[in-house]
Amino acid sequence: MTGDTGQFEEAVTQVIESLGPGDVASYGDIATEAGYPGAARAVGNVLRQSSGLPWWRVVAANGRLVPGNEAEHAQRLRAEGVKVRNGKVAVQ
DNA sequence: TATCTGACGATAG
DNA sequence: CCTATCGCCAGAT
Repeated sequence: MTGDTGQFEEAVTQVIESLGPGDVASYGDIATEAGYPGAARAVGNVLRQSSGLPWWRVVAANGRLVPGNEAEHAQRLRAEGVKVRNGKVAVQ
């Protein structure tokens, strides 16, 4: 822990893993929770290449779903109890 | 060290 | 609703 590299993805992974069913958070939220406020982009990069993580529980700040996977993303969220509206997370 | 990329965020038009 | 631009950050080359 004395300046280890890759700490970022580790922290981000842990935060995402800590999310429960029906729990959705935005990239910026994940970055902040991980201890890297403002690193929303880096979070997206980790999620996009990392496998085994509940990426579907992560959405954009405006509730937008993942581009290119909106169909599957919406389907997964619906399966977890999260409602999706027009390619966006139902804030309701 | 410099440059580019990207599943971001916000604002503006 | 969509595109454009700026700012932000970590990782890859």
